[in-house]
Amino acid sequence: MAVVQVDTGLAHLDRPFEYTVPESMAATAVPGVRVKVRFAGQDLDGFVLERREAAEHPGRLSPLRRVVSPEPVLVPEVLRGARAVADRYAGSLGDVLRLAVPPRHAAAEKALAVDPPAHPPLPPRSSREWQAYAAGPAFLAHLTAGGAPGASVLTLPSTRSDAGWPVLLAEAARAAVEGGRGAVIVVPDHRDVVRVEAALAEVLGSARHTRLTADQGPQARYTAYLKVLRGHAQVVVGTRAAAFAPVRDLGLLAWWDDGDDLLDEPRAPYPHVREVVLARAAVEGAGVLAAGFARSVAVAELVERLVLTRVEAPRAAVRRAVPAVHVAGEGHDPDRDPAVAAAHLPSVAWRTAKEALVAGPVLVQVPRRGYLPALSCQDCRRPARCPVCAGPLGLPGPQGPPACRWCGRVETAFTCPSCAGTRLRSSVVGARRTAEELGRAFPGVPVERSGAGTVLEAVPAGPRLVVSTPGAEPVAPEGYAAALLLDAWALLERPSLTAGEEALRRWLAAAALVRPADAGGRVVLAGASTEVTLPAVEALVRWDPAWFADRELAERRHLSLPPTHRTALLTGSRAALEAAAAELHLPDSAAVLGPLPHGADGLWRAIVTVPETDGLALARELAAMRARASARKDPDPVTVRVDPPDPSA
DNA sequence: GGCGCGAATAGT
DNA sequence: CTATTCGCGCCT
Repeated sequence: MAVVQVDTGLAHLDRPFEYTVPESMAATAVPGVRVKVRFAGQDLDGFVLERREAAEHPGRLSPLRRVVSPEPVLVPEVLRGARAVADRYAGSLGDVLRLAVPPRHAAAEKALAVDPPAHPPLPPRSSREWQAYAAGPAFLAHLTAGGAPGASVLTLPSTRSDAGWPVLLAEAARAAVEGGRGAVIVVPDHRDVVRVEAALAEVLGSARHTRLTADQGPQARYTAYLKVLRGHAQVVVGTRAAAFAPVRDLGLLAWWDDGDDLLDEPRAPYPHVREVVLARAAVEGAGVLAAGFARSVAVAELVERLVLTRVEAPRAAVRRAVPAVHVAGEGHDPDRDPAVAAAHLPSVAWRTAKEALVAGPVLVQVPRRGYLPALSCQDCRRPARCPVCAGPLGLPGPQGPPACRWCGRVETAFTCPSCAGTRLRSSVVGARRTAEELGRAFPGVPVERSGAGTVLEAVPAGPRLVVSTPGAEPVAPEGYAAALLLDAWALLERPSLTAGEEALRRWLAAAALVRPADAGGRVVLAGASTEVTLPAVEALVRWDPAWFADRELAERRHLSLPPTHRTALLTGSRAALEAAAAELHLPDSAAVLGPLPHGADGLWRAIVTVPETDGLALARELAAMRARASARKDPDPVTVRVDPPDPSA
C-alpha cells in the first residue's frame, strides 16, 4: 500500500491517506511520484510519500487510480523541508508543495535525457572575492569540507563588471561543488538571476548550473526542475521558487538581499525565502549564506542567535571601496536657478551632479509613488495618525481632505499629539516628473529613466543622468561618478517600523553602484532632516550597516516586535475574532492586540505576539484553529498570516 | 469542497 | 407511497 498526500485544499484533511497499490502500479508508484486517487467520490491529485506493507487505517483502502508520471518529483528531503515550512507558518503542506514542486509538463519530461552527462572538470580557479573578508576563506573551507557553516556577509561594493556580489555567491557555490555537493542561490529578481548566471559560468564553467524561475514558463520551469532532480545541474540560481530546488547532496543555500520584499512569497502560507532556506538547511545539513550590502534585522537576529556568523571586511577595506556620502537636507538657496529649485534639488546635490557629470554617469534615485508616505506633521515630521484607530492619514484623492487609510475616518481638524501643530505636509513625487525637471536643471545632458515598465540593465559610461526608482537601478560599466538619493523623507517617514531598515537598504543598493571615494565617487542624500540625524542616515554616512542592524534589533526586542517576537495577523469579522480569541489556547507568553477595525469593509484584525521561542507553539495552535473552522465549514472564518510583512502598518 | 446518506417535506 | 430537498458528517 501507499501513503499519499492528497491535495484536498481543506485544512482539516491536510494529512496523508493510505491506498492500495494495484499490481500494474507496483513498480511505478514509488515515493515522490504524482498520483490520482479517489477521495470522497472525486479524483484528486496527490504525491506518494511512502510505500508500506501494512496499513494503519482500520477501514477499507481504495486503490490508487493512476500514476500520473513515473518521475519522483517530490524528494524526501524537500518534503521534510516543506513540512517544516508549513508548520512554521500555520499553513498546509499542500499549499507549500504547490510552491515547491512545479506543475508537470509531459513534453519536458520526455525531452530531457534521464541520465546526466558527466560533469566537466572544474576550471582551475581560486576565490578572489572572499579574500577581502576576515572570516571568508574559513567559511569556504568549511563548506568544501562538507560542513554546515552559516554566514551573514556584508558585501563590499564593486564597480567592476567581473567582480562583486554575483561572483561572491558563485565562489561560495563552487566551494560546495569542490566538496562534492550542490548549491542553491536565491535572488530577488530576474536581473539578479542573469548576473549570477554570468558569474557562475565564469567560476564553475558551463553545464553545471541552471536557472529556475517562475517567470520562465511552464515547460522551461519544469525542465529546469528536472535538470536539478536528475542531477544534470549541481547549482541552481533563481527567484523565490528556487529555494525548494531538489539539488542532490545539498551543501549550500545562499540568498541575496534578505530585506527585499520580493523574497516574501505572495501565496499562502507566505513563507519568506530565509525561512525556506533555514528549514532545508536543517534537514539536509547544508551551509547557509545571507549576503547583501545591508543586513536586515531578521538576519541580525540570526547572527545574534549564532545561526549565522558575521563575515565582514575590515573598516579600512570598507573605506577604500565605498563612495563619500553627504547629507544635503532640504535647504534651498533662495537665489539660485529656478529650474534647479523646481527639481527639488538642494544646491549641494546640484553642484555634486554638475561636477560628477564630467567624469561619468550620475544616478538619481527617486522613491516610487507607491512609497509616498502618509501625511505627517509639518512642524515635527511625525507621521499623522488617526485619533480613533491610530491608522495612518493619507490623501484619498488629488483633491479633498485627508482620511485614515485604515478606518476611512475623514480628518477635518488635525492637531499633532506631539507638538500641537495643525498643518500637514505631503508632496507628490514621481520619477517621471523628476526626470523632466532634471532635464531642465541640466540642459544638454541626456536623461534616462529606469523603473516600473522599463527597467534598464546597464547604462553606457558617458555623462548622463539616470533617474531610477529603488530596485531598478541599472549598473554602469565603471561605476557611477555620483548618486543623488532624493526625497529621503518619503522613505523615512513612512508609518512603518521597518521604514529605517528599508530606507538604508535602498540607499546602500544605489550607493554601491558608485565609484569609491578615492576615485571621486560621491553620494548625496537629499531631503533628510539635517537637524536630527536618524540612525539610518548615520549608518549610510558611516557605511555601517552592521551597527544599524544591531541597533534596530535591540529596539525591536524592546518593543516585542519581530524578529525577536513572532507575530500572527488574524483578520475577519469582529465576532469571528472574538470567538477565535476565546477558542485559542495561547501560550502564557502571548500578547494579543485588538481586535481593532481595519479598513472600511467591516473587517477587523488582531495581532498575536509571542517570543520567538514560542513561535512554533503559536503556529500549531493557529493551524488547529483553522482545521476546526474548515471541518465545520465556518461561514465567518478568520484568516491567519504568520509573519505579516509589517505588523505595525 | 463535494458527496452520500438519512430525515424531513411536498406531492401524489 | 415516492420524489425531492436539506443538513450533516466524512473522506484512506
